[in-house]
Amino acid sequence: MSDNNTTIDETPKKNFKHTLNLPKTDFPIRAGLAKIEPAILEEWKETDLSNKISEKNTSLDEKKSFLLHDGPPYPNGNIHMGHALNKVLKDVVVRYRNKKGFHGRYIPGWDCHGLPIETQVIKALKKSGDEEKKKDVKWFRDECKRFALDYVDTQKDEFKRLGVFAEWDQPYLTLQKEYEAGVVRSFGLMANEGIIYKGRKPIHWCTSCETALAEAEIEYADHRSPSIFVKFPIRSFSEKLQGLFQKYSDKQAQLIVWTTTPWTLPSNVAVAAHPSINYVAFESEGKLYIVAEKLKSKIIENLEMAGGETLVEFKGEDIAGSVASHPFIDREAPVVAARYVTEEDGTGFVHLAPGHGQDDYITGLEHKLPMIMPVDDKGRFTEDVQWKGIHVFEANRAICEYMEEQGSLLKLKMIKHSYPHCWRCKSPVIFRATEQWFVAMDKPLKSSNKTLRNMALEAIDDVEWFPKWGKKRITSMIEGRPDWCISRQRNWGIPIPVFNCECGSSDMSLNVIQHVESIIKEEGTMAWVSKPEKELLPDGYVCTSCGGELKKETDILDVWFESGSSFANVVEDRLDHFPADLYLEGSDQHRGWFQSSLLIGLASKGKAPFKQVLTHGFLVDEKGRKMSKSIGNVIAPKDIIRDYGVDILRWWAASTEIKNDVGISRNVFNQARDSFSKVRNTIRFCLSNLYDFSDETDCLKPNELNEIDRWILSECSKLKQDVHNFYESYEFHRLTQSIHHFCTVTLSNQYLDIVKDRLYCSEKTGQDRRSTQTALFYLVETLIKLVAPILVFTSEDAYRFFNVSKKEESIHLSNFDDTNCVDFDESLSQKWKDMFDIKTLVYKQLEELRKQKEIGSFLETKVSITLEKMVDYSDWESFLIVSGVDVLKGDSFSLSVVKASGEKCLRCWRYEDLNDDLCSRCSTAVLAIGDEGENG
RNA sequence: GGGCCUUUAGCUCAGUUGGUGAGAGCGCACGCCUGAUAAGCGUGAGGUCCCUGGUUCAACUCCAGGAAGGCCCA
Repeated sequence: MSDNNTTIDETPKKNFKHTLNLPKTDFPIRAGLAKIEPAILEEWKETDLSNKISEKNTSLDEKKSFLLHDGPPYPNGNIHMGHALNKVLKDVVVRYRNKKGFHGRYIPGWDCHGLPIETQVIKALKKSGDEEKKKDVKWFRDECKRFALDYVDTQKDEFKRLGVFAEWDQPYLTLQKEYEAGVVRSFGLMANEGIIYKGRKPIHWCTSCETALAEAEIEYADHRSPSIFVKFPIRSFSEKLQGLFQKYSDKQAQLIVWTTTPWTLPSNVAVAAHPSINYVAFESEGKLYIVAEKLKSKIIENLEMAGGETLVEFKGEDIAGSVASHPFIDREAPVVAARYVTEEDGTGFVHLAPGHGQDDYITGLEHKLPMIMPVDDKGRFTEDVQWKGIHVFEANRAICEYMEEQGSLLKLKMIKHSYPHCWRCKSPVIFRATEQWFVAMDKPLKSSNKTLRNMALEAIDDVEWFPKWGKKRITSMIEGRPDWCISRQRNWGIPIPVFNCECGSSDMSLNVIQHVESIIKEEGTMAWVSKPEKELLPDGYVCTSCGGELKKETDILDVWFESGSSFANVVEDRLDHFPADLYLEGSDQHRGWFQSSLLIGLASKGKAPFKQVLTHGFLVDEKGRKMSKSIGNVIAPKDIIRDYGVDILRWWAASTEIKNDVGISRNVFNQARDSFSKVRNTIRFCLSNLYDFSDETDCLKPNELNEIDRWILSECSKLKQDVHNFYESYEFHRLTQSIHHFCTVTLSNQYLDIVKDRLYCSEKTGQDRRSTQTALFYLVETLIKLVAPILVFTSEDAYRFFNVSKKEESIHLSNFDDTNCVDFDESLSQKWKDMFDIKTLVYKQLEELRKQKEIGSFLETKVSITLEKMVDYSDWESFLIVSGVDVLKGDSFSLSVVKASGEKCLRCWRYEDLNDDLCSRCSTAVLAIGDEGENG
């Protein structure tokens, strides 16, 4: 000790800092995620950690394995936050299971076929002026393949950077031949159940390119169409209306229909009215006209009609069941109710041609209306119609003239309106029913004698849905969905493995499809494109109906059919673990992948392919609006990773309530960063006080621990239990809140603040300090492990600085402990809660002293507490972190606080009667250290 | 337009079968400490529980209607 540098004014102060056991660690205070994450990733790669994790629990039996089956994204661009959220959640689930001792494998997948890929490729071709190349199917498919594989690589790197442990070297790609074979197998099994059939359905059709168009290939542009009002004379009224119209039976009644596509009238089979809007019949020149009430005056004015007195009023649902006549064909047009009819425009009546419109089609299915479709590939009427050979747009005029002549046309006016056009040739497109392949929802399967719809509804009941309402959602979708149209008139996909004959029959016998499956398993679906029929069929196979030559189908399968069959190749063939334990995707997949997987699973295996389904919401901004380029509120994962780091992104993903939409903003990530830092710092503080502690030689037994240390370990056990429950129930946001709260309040504010004194000032190897270090040891081990599935880098980083005897190569190779050092003790917990309540009251009073500038540190005070009921505790000074406490028993609770007498101990800063600048405790401690530590 | 869902302090979330004045943490403000230091501690201020009706002795909680937002469908 030296007094040399003392100034005249200042009393010389001895320095006892070197006699303290101050915290020490090389675990840096700053996370430095941007730096450590890539380095740790590199090390994991070198040590092949991913495989070690996956093999860790391999030997376990089936019951101890857990399979999350990955829903495949489209490889058609960089990943966005939605992908990041999804993959992180999956990773958290799988890592948790692995640490739980389950064998959890995670095979990532990509949905490589389909329009999203084609679209990108066509865009690129357009740009380079090579669009014609698209016509070479083989070349085009290769181009699509290259494009998809490129982005598989890109996305794979992006996912890896997120710390996601998956079998990246063995992903499933829907364009792999084994995968394609699995899809064909599923199709074959379904065909064998007798639920695949050929039907007709209207689709967008370009009459100039003579091709089907997908929704994405439609552009809207102005188009001139005849806007016409047409009479549909009533043949008979529904029962409900008969009475109302009886006294006007001398007047011919007619519905007025408005349309802008006169050419669809030859295909008309019905008229639709909205069930709940009001309709009226009014008189004009001896005739009755029926229209929506709201539109009546507009129509009278528009059609320049005389009269117009309303004679009858009724609701739309009442007219359903009436029958009208087709305006110019001798055919009935029954009136049906349909909710899509509006009273904004037109007349409140819509003519129905199921072959020429989506709404019409659906309504047609509902009411079992016939589908008339007299239009050929070039858009010309067929011989079924008197305008045979005329293009439908040309025929508009002829049809109108014809109706004019025979008096059914009330009004014609040309109008300009927005109309769908072909994105390629820019000509207006039509809706036209074409032959398509379907999966029947309501036809009993051969094996179960149940319909797919019924099987699905039953299966939904056996699946566990997170959140619960997912069940309701998919149920109503299954209940209401029409047959599944599985064919697409595209090139980039898996062929529908069916052979057609000129005689009209199609062959989908199981053995033929299995034959095709084996070819595809060897050569991929390109074989279907490039090989002639005889090489695809079994030797000498011909049409079983007529003995004729079979032709391969050129339509491909809906991509939802492909991805929906993923379990066949991935879960069944590769993992032999059908059904999967969990599917985890965005909530839009209730209609998408969950549903297609469910239907195919049931139809081909008789079982749902998943036991649990977990969904998350979509990303929105701070104001709850969706992410969109036009609003400019899009946040890219790479920006977050650059500015915050992956672990903070992962902490955010885990700390948000994913059932609902997920709001993101800088604000939200700042908060994630702050709470992440608190957790990390708490871990750091624990580590830094264990620098001289060995769990092999210094650990105290539970019964040797001080009460406060037993208390914190009891609280820790509670936390552990809560966190495990939250992992199990997929409530990660509650989990992170619990951990954060524990770190902030229970540890930092309460426990650690108190315990610092004994860590620093008590005898280095004494019971007090070892007791607390024992607690810290278990605390930090628990925290690192609990947090490891989420904070994959930080936990690894911290683990390297954690002095533990049985150390795994990586935190991610360690399992959770099933045992607690100290079990949760309810009464101990309550006792300490009461004590902390008292502490809060004390501190409120101490804060008053501080406000009055009487004190700075609370160590400058002495407290007197009167309790009604004594608390069995002796160390109140260190508990309250003050320099003196009197606890008395009295009639009512009361407190008094005063400035402490005595002087500040230069070592522990408590105010006491000193002996040579030190309190008695510190004197003893310093003496114990002896000369060893004396160098200041 | 239909189905499902969401709406509690600036932010992230709790609020069990309706029952004493609505909770936590963060953030914020003010202060303390300088032996977790680009850290730590304390105190405090923040809410028409989306709105409107209804049921009830009593509603954030139940019912009806509406608004805003999201997913899916039309």
